[in-house]
Amino acid sequence: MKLSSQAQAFVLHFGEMGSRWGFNRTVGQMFALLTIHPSPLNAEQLAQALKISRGNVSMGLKELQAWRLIELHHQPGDRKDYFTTAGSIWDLARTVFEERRKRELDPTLSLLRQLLLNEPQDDLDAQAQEKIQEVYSLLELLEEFTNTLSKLEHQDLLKLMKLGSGIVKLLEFKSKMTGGPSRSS
Amino acid sequence: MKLSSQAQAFVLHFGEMGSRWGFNRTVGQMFALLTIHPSPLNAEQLAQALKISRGNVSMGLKELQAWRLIELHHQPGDRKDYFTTAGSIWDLARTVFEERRKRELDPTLSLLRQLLLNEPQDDLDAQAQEKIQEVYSLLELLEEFTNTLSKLEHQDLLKLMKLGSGIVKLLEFKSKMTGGPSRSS
DNA sequence: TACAATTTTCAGAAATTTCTGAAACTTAAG
DNA sequence: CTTAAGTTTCAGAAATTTCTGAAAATTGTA
Repeated sequence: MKLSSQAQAFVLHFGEMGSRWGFNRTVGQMFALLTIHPSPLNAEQLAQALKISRGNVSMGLKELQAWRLIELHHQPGDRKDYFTTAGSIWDLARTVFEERRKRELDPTLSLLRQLLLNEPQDDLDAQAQEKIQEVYSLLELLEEFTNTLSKLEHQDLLKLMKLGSGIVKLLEFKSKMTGGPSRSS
Repeated sequence: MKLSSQAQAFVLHFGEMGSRWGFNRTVGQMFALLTIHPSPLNAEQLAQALKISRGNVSMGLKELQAWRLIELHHQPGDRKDYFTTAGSIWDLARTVFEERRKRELDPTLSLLRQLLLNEPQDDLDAQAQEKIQEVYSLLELLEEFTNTLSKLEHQDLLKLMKLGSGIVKLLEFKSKMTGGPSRSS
C-alpha cells in the first residue's frame, strides 16, 4: 500500500477540505483513498496507508456508510471486509449533495415551519415572523430545486449544467410559450 | 435588547447550524440576530443579547465582514459602529452560496489542476491520474454552473427554480431546436 | 495635543472534536 | 463448543477550535 506522490497529495488535500465538506480529516482521507485506489481496501490497509489507528478507521467507515458513500465487498477465502466507493464519481457527487441537503437544510426548514405556527404576540413579534417567513420561503424553494436537480438523469443534468448563459434564453422562450408577462428590467 | 421567544429560537438554531454552514456558533448567532432584528445593532448590544464577550463579537463581526454578509452604519451623534445584514434575504443567500463555492470548490480545483500537470510515471500512476481528471471535470462543470446561477437575475433564478420537472421538458425542447440527438433511455 | 470612547488583538482558558488502543463483541470454521 | 480472525466500542488522551478579558491600538472631539 505505497501511494504515488500524486495519490498522496490527493488524499492529503481531501483531508484538509474534509471539514469544509462535512466530515473530519481522516474521513476525508479515507474517502479520497478509496476513490483513487483502483481496488477494494480493507480496514488494515486504510489504517496503514493513512497512519491512523484501527479504531479510527472503524469509526470512519461507519460514517462513510452513513453517508452512503462506500460499499462493502468480500474476497473469496478472506474474512476481512473490503470497501470501495459506491458508484461513479458522478454518483458520489450526487450522494454528497443529497446528504448535505439533508443535514444543512432540512433541520432548519423543520424549525422554521415550527416557528411559523406560533401566533405573533405583538408588533415586534410580527416583524420577526415576517422575516422568518421570508427565510422559510427561500429555503423551501431551494430544497425543491435541489431535489429536482438530484432527480435528473445524468444526461439531463449534464445538459443543464452546460447551458451556461443559454439558460436565460431558454427561460425567455418558456415565458413566451406559456404567455407569461415579459420582463423589462 | 430582549428577544421574543421566536427570535430566541431562531438565533439559537442558527448557532447550532452555523458549523454546518461554514462558521462557528457565535458567528451563526450574530448573523441570525442581525437578520431578524429590524434595526442596526452595535457590538455592545450583540454581546449583551447573545451573552458573549466583547472580544468575541469583534472577531465575529470581522468574520461576517469577510463573508460580505453585514454592513456598517453610523447613527448621527453616536461614535459606535452599527451593523445590519447586507441586502435582502435573497442577496444574503446568494452571498453565502458564492463564498462557500470559493472556500469549498476553488482550492480543490486549484490543487487538481496542479496534479494534472505532472506526467504519470507508471501504470498505477496513470490510473490515478484518470480518476483525478474525472473529479476535476466534474468540479469544474459544477463551478461553471454555480457561477452561472449566481449571476442570474433574481427573476430568472426564481423562474428556473420554480420549473420543477418542467426542466426536463425544456431541455428536450432545446435538443429538438438545436438538432441534438434524442436520447432513448 | 490630550483625552475619552470605542474597537481590535491575542495569550491563555475553556469547550469541543477527534483519535488511540485495549477490551468487548461478533462470526466463520473446525 | 472452541478458537481465532476480524470488527466495534468507548473512556480517556491529544489536538483543535472557540472564547474571554485585559491591554494595546485607533479614532473623533475639543
